Amino acid sequence: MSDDTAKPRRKPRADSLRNRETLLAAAREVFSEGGPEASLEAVARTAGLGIGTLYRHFPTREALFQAVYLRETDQMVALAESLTELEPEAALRAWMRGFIGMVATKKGMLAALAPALDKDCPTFAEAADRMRAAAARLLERGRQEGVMRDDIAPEEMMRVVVGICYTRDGEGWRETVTRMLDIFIDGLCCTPDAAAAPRAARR
Amino acid sequence: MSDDTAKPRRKPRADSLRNRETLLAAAREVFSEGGPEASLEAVARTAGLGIGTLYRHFPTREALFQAVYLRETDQMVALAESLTELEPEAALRAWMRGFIGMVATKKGMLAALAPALDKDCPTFAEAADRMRAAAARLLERGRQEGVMRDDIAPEEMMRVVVGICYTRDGEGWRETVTRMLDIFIDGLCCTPDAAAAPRAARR
DNA sequence: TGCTAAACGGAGGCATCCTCCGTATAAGAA
DNA sequence: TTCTTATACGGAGGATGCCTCCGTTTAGCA
Repeated sequence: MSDDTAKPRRKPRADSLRNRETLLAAAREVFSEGGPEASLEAVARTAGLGIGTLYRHFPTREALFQAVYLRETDQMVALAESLTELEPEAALRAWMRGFIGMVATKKGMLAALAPALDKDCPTFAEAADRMRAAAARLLERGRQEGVMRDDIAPEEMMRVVVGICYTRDGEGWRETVTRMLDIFIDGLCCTPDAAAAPRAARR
Repeated sequence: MSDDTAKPRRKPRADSLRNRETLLAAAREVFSEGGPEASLEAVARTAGLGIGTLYRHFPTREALFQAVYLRETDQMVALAESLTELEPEAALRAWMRGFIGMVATKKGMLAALAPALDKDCPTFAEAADRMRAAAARLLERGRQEGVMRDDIAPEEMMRVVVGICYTRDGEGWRETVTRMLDIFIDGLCCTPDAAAAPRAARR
């Protein structure tokens, strides 16, 4: 596909870019208020733009989500890279705590992330891929040092994290979710003796 | 509250009970077809009843869910009780496999179960309680035999199961979910040496 | 300055949610 | 059986949201 030649004949219009940013800001505000179910018309209203404009920039609700939370995934990647000093297991725990912290403030994030983990949508593809790569690196280090089992794929791990975080409600959700993820990591990190015969293999 | 005295002055009308059943059957059909997002009007249509009738019997979508999937929780309780022959850890694994099997067919079940786990809604209260009690019994046995950690509440465990099951999509979801839950159980069952110093405590 | 591709905006068609209230009917009394 | 009335039924209707389509506006470019 030599679509390099299919360059935009014109510079993108200034109002278009401006409106895109306005919409993103509005979406961030509305979603963090009303959750991921919030009305798209409300987003357009908040942005002071027409609903048609919103749909042209973001054809689906998902596309909007993903655009809104795109930078958040970069934060996760950056966090993962900053943890290389720690032992693999400690790094993994720290990473998950970071994730929990992000989820704590951005309500819509999970809704954006869940579908982005396996579906191939243009907006999110590379970001999701970077995130998966970051997770893979954390896992790989643990494996090489023999402290983490190898029968789990990075995207599977991410799914578990997302899934467990879904259960966030009530007062102490954060403490609970942290503890549940810690238990999961316990299972993920084979103890020296269990390494020989992983417990799950026992049926 | 002496509301025992506030007995219904009349026997409930026969058509009311009949319609309730009709609605439940229709809901079961529609939800298993169109997932938990399916239209309530479609349910009423399928039942051949007015939308108003549906809303009188089930004021919210959640109430309908819960009524539809009420008996499913009883199945889970029964399964748990049938597993007392097994070792605690094996019983827990078997129970979760049973749960996965149920989720595999009933699409709407998770949507019904998630809110039912802590909220106190009249319809589900006792069923949810029985289920929690069943989980508690499984955990307790493991603790008494010293093979399961004690820093997790039964409802917390159920939440993890539900959360991990949320990630069911794509081809091999069932295999993945099973493996993820197995890893979680690995973490839940302290190995003999780890029992002295649970790994999570290491921070 | 004028041309034109690109973007805007919102009306409108459709679906769903949920409420409200006039009508119908089953349960119990006479 | 007949009458009374509490109870349930049904669906119209107002509100809202989704998404599309197209006439109007405007920014880039020559």
